[in-house]
Amino acid sequence: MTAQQLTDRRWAARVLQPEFYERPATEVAPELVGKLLVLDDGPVRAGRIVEVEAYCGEGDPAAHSRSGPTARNATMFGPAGHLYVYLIYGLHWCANAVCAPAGTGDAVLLRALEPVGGSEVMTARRGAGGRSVEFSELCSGPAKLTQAFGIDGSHDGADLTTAGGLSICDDGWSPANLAQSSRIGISRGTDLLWRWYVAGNAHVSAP
DNA sequence: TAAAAGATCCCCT
DNA sequence: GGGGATCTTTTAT
Repeated sequence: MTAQQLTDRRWAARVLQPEFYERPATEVAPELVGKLLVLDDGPVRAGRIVEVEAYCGEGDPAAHSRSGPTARNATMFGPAGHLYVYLIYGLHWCANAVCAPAGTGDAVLLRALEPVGGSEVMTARRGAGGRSVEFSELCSGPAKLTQAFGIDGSHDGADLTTAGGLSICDDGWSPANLAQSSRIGISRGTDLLWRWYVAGNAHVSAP
């Protein structure tokens, strides 16, 4: 997918549909690696998903949904194919794709992207405050990618399955070397290998 | 009612 | 390698 193809909106015909998301997060997560996150809201911004983690409803000790629906995690228990956005540590936003049938509480955390289009805008957003940011650091973490894209609480609940605004599409690319590990930054459920990433990719947050 | 932890990032030593 | 920023949710008195 080239920059020209992005502005031509050629990706719009390949937006992932609700059926893709209506499965357990552990099934959806590895398949989301390699897909494109697109924000068509002015200058198109796009990034290839290179790192994700699955969080699986009330049986997962590390999931926000582990104790049932609350005001914060309501979107997680809503229909699949929507975006769950939450504030972590009081200052960073994290974005997840909601999976499985409504009421389940499954979601896939987007942990890292490889910028494909709109990197100038990303650099400006990530560098707000006067610091310079390397290309490989633009989206190399869950809160970095939301800052680069300008995703915040106002995007909680956004529909990912229609073109325009935020969506995820399949441009046919798939990783040659998909790797798996335990999830990062959690203290419970560390035995579960529910993180998937492209081994060797410079934008992944950890090897 | 209070305290601590949390799916993080950045700057300092 | 360690701590601070900053606030919501959860768990403990």
